[in-house]
Amino acid sequence: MVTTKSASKQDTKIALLETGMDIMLEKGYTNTGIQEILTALRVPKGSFYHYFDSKENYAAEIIKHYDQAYSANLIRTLRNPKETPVQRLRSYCQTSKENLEMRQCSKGCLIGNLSQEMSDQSELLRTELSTVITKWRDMFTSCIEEGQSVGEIRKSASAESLAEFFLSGWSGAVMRAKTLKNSEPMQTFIDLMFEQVMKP
Amino acid sequence: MVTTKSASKQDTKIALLETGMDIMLEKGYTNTGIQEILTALRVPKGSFYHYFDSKENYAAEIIKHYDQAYSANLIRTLRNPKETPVQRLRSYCQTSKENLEMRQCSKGCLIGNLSQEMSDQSELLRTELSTVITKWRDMFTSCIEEGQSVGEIRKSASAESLAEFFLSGWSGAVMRAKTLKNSEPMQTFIDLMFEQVMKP
DNA sequence: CGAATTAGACCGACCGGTCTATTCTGGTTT
DNA sequence: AAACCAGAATAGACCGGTCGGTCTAATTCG
Repeated sequence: MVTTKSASKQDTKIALLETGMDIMLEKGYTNTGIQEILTALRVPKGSFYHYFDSKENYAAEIIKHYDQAYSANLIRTLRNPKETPVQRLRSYCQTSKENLEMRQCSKGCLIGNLSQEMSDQSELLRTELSTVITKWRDMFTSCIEEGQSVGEIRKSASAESLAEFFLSGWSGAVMRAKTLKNSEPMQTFIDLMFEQVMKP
Repeated sequence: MVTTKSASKQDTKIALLETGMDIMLEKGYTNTGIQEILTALRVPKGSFYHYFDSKENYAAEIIKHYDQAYSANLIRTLRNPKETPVQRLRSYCQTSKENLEMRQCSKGCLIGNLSQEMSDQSELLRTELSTVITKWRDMFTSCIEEGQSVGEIRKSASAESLAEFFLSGWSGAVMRAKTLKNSEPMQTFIDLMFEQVMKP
């Protein structure tokens, strides 16, 4: 048999999650149709409902899948031993900004997008999003704590507060950049955040 | 004739805008159906398409309508002669926060919601949203400028930058509050923004 | 009267989800 | 090694409902 091409079973589920992630990142939850994902992957509907109970559950799994990839990158960035804590935070901002610019300020972050769209529509998705938001914030808190302990970040505010403030500002800046089609809000955030807020 | 009750013609259009505004604030653009608005108001479809060309145009008019009301309130708040500039900014935050808490942190702001949902989907809506965002930011810039000139706000950053930073942070905090179902991100924003960023 | 507005049946497209039938696949039995 | 079989996975026709939008006719009003 020369047919080594056949992807093993569970690959279909992962393909569904990954393609759905991409499309939902661009078009949101409501505006994404299941058939559209199925057509793109040439997967029949029977397969979809074999792997997922409903569109809502599917989206919940997409959120978890997105978090897995994002968290891994966050750990790499925010615990990079070759940089100081503040440098790591700056790297995170710089990289995200460049990514957004590469896509002409479209898409942004799936968690932010779904948060706005779905928090009032689905308690299940709101809970999932809430978990991810808290998890990410804790990673930033650790990095900021480390920055405080090496005297690189002011101690007049708690690491938790600074992390919450940082992420509010950053996600708001991304949202505004998407609408203004201009990354200037992100640059303004970077400038003020590091020069006026973080500095001891 | 005792029939003074009959609402004069154009009232139907305004009623459509206002009800559509409420429903879209809660459910977003895609998830709001025209029929649903029509049923709520007991208005036939013919009337809707008499006043509006399409759902997209309708939403654009809703955005303008929302801006009218919001801007009027913003002027009242940010130019209140009985308060100092910083007090006015604080009032804005405090009032918004209380409103959100009253609704159990649901809904948020129509401009922010539609920005996330529609910026990549409709160039028309993106442009409308962009205009409103810029307009509001300029109002905050003026207030901050005034604060700087009376020595109440630091001058080490431009009023424009501070306004952009302020609004990024605030809209991000609202978004996070909606998902976490907790207004703590907003309070954290207020605390750090005024204590660490604004202070000269 | 003529224009503005109301009225709602109707359109094709698409929605999320169901259902039955078929095919594939790995392990068991001889 | 061949035969078999149960469960996993694929396949897609089909369902009722809703979507945004059109159309014609009736009504209202200056």
